[in-house]
Parts: sequence; C-alpha cells; structure tokens
Amino acid sequence: MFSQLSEAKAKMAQRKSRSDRRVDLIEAARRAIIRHGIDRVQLSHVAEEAGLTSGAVLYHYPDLSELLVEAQHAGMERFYEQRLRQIAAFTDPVAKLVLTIRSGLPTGPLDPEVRLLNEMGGAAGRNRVYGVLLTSLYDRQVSMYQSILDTGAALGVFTLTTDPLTISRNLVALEDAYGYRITARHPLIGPDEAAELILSYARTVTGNDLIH
Amino acid sequence: MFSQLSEAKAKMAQRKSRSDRRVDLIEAARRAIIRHGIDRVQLSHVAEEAGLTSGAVLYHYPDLSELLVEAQHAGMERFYEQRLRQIAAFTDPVAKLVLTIRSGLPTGPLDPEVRLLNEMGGAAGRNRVYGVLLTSLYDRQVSMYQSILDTGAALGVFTLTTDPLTISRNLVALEDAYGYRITARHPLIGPDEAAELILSYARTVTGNDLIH
DNA sequence: TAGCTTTTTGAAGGGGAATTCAAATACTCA
DNA sequence: TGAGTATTTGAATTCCCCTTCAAAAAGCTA
Repeated sequence: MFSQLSEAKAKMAQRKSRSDRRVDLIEAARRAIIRHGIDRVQLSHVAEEAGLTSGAVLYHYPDLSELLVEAQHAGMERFYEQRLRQIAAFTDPVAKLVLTIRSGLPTGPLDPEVRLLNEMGGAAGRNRVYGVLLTSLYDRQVSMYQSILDTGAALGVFTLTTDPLTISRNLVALEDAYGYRITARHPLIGPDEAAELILSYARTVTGNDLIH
Repeated sequence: MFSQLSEAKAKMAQRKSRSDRRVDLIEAARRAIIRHGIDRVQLSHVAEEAGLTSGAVLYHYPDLSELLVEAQHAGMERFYEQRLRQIAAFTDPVAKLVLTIRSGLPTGPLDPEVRLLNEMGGAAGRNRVYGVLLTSLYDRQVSMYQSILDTGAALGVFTLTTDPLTISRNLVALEDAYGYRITARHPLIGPDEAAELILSYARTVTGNDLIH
C-alpha cells in the first residue's frame, strides 16, 4: 500500500486542481453528513473524509453550509438518476413498476443514499432549501411512476382503480416511509418486506399480479 | 399579569421540587427542540423555555442529551395518546378510520408534534435510541389501525382486499410520509390533500366509501 | 533550473456555548 | 424562629470549533 511513497510519512495530501478538489469535497461532505448528521457535521469531519486539513476545505468552500447543500443536492440527484437508469433498462411496464419500487428502497439500514435523504427530511421542516430540494425530488419521482402507470394502462396491462397521480403519490410516499423504517432498523421490516408491502398496494390499484 | 408579584422585578424563578422541575424541564426541552431542531438546540434554549438559568437545568440534568431523549419520548407519547383519545370518542369503524387518518397528519407545516417526530426520523439512522423509540411508535400505530380494521371486518362494514396487518402498515407509512411532505411545505399537498390521498387507499382496500 | 502561481498546512486568535462552583435564596422541619 | 437542606443564580473557566493567515509545498512555465 501507498506504493508511490518510499518515505515513511506523507507530508501533504496530493495536490489537485480546483474542480477536481471540489468534486472530492462534495463526496467527502456527503459521507461526513451521513456519519455525523446534517446539523452536527463540522468542518473537521469533512476535512478528515477528504484527507485534508480544515484550512484546505475552507480554501475551496469559504462557506461550509454551501458545501453541505451541494453535497445533499448531489446525493439526491445521484439517487434519482440511478433510478431512471434502472427503469430505462426495461420496456415492460410490469417489470418497470416492480423494479422502480425496489430501487426506491434502501438496500439495508446503512444505505448511504437513503440515509442522506432522511437526514434532509428531518431538516426540511426548518430549512427551506432542503424543503425545496426534497419537494422537487418527490415530484419527479411521482412523474416517474405516473409515466409507468400511464403506459401500462394504455397497453391494457394495468386496470387502474384510481387516477394515476393519486397512485403515484402514494407509491412514492410508501417508499419514503419504509426508507425511514428500514434505516431506523425496524426488526420486522427490511427491504424485502417493505417491497412486498408496497407491491401489495400496487397490485390492488393496477389489477395486475405484478409477477415478473 | 404577574398578578402574584407586587415587586417590579422577580429575583428568582419559583422554586420547585425535584420531580416537578424535571417534568417542567422535559416540556421546556420539547418546545426548545421544536423551535431550534434536535441537533441545534442548546442548554440556554431549554433554560429560557423553562424560565431558568443554564445552571439550574444542569442541576437537574447534568447530561443535556439525556433530557433531550426524554423530551422526544414525552412528545411521542403525547402524540400517540392524543390519537387514542380521538378514536375512543367513536364506535363506528368508518368514523374511527377516517378520524384516525386525519389525526395522524400535521395540521400544517408548523405542527409541533409532527415536526418533533420528523426531527427524530432524521436522527434515527444514526442514533439507536431514536430508532427504537420511533419503531415502537410505528408498531403501536399499526396495532391501532389493525384493531379498527378487524372490528370493521367483523361487522361486515369493511371487505378487506388484503390482510389487516399489511393495510395497517401501509396506512401508517402513508401518514408518516405525508407528514414529511407537509412539513417540507409541498405547495400542492397540504393536510386536506394528504388525507384524501390516504383515504383513496383506504377506500380501495376496505371496499367502503368511507363517507362519514 | 528559476521564478511564479496555486494549493495546502499548521498555528494563532476569536467567539460561543458547556461546565463548574461559590454564594445567594427559598423552603422544611424541629 | 433558626438551623439545615435543596434549589437557583451568575460569573469564571474551560472546551470546542470556526476563521484567519503567513509560510511551506507542489506544480507550472519559460
């Protein structure tokens, strides 16, 4: 390890370009937020995650809260784009729906993406910026489901009991809520159980067994 | 005002017994948490809410975080008991169900009870104590719905499409999620809209119009 | 290689909040 | 009423973290 160093002690973190370092810092901040909480994370935590000193972090982001918002935003977008990518791999509405439900849930209590979103959720009541970010994520996820449902209905695969908007809003809401349950380590509700609970709702309102 | 005081300035906060003061402090901490956020609240905020100085607070709770946990717990129990009381006022399962759904939602973005629970939700991923508290609340709320559904099914008022446990878990999950949306100030989803969304689910799975 | 620029370090300082504690105050009970 | 005890105050101290900044290090260019 540390193959490039022949000396026993590294004197300074590797020097990087402004833009590279900013990307690194956003990642480091994301990890620090998950570890310490959005309201407890401090400069030194971010520096540690990035392998730098506090001064270096400040050199790139004179305002820590700005970095934190960027980190939250970046984590959120990553989560959303990941879901979009997963859907794109399929054409069958049933497969899309089932897969989308799965992809909205954490893989386990430690799932970094969902942990980050949950951190934001707690702060959104106080901090308008986080409220706006989460609202926009919610709305986009609703649209995502809506287009799946619309397609399925048009193809005659789904027979919807209610309007697609209502169903989609509820589907995203269920994902969110079970995300919280799972990260809070509910002893009976893990990713599989949560998926099954949401699928139960989806089956009822689509009139489809959702066997894929 | 201050009818008991003839002097212009009160020299010291009213002296209270250990147990009385602890109860006061838990309430004060609850208010302080709502005002400042669970991770930003500080000793002086609690002291101010209680009408005491920081030293006095510390005299009763040498560890602030212990007081905060107790405050969260108390707030949670208050929320739950409030709901139980509301249900108890009715016998008709339809009325119970509709009312229970309403009582699980915040009255608006500033609703203190729900704000407090949301604060906890964000921290539950990091802090096991909050995770346990929230899990226990969730389970009790699920039981609450389950007993309503069971009764309604037994009376033939509800025709359940799935097992009551699944339905109940989803109902509580929906409440939770819309609680977050509302406190985050979603421009289209307020208490009324959220109630309607959840009712849409409830109607589908109970086979009842839920007109009360 | 020398000089210039950019990035990083580390130490010093400044501020705000927790903590400590002696003194003051209020209550209890004999 | 007076002694003793419990509670509260307020100021001094300590702790922790952000902020600043001069100097060092690394990279770049000619």
